[in-house]
Amino acid sequence: MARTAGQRSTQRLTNSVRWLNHREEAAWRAFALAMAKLRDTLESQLERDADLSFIEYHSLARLSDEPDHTLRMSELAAVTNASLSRLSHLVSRMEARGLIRREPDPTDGRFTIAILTNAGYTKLLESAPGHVATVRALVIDEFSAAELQELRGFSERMLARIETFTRD
Amino acid sequence: MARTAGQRSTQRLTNSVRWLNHREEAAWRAFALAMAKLRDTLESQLERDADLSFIEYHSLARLSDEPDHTLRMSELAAVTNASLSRLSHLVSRMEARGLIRREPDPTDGRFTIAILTNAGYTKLLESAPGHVATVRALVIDEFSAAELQELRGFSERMLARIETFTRD
DNA sequence: CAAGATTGATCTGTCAATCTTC
DNA sequence: GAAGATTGACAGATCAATCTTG
Repeated sequence: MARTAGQRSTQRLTNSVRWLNHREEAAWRAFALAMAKLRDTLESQLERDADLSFIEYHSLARLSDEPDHTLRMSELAAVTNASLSRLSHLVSRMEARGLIRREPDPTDGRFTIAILTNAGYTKLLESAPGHVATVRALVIDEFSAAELQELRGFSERMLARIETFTRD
Repeated sequence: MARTAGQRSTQRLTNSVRWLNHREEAAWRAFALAMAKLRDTLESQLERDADLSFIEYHSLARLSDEPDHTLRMSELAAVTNASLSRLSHLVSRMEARGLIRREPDPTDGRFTIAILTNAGYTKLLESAPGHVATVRALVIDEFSAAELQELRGFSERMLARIETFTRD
């Protein structure tokens, strides 16, 4: 359903906009900047030390979480927060590198199963220490246990709102 | 300077890795997911309602912060957290759309000045309400003033660590 | 025909030159 | 020659088909 310029789902019908006050704006800018730089820094560390992007690393990691090192493509897409199309291209490349392979699901041919290869598992084991050390250095080690629980709580509250927002 | 596979700047010399415990892992996963979804949601809202990417919106916004609606390319790159190369490509596209234009700095020809056009300013005024409403809906309105200050504090502490980490 | 998955075209970002001005 | 900026080639992501299986 097309939307004309004046009809924005997120805009009130009145023309009164609740702008951010100074404190809100400062908090938002700091948080937005931290998110961007955190992502960039984790990406560079993985790319430099392991020749993996963040999502490639997490594809290996999420597969390794499974007892049989296996997930359907659509499940892997869900847990890595990627579109199926993006994941399909990405797994094609990782398949060419021998890190993941694919097979049709024997129980239902509509599904494709992504399987962590031995080489892929080895790659994960090699790159995990450097990645975890970076996550510690940038985030975890900065905070007390209580603060980390707060950060988790904040994150979950935002996730709940994103869920609601995206549903509409 | 090339780095061999075994030498990772972020890995200790011992082979003891401080893995994340369950709480740390849960906090990190929630936070990482919230960051990814927040970014995706803000990107889609802007793309859908204003035909702007997050960084395109912020290029307009940061230029509009200046009294003369002007910044050097390198300054704009810094405040939008983009590489100069990325920004150069991006501004070329926005220039073609008439939202920004460029001129050599008359005081020193090595610099290029990016200038917000009237059309670019209008575009920003049109898209700001929807974007701000989304930031409110997803983040700001979820938290009390005190919690927002905490979130800001957390973000600034992470930024300080990122700064130190990236410096090395 | 619906859901899962893939594909190809297009767009954007990155990296490594290259160009320009001082 | 160094800093700012641009460029072009390539890698990766998105979007809209398309294909396949049940």
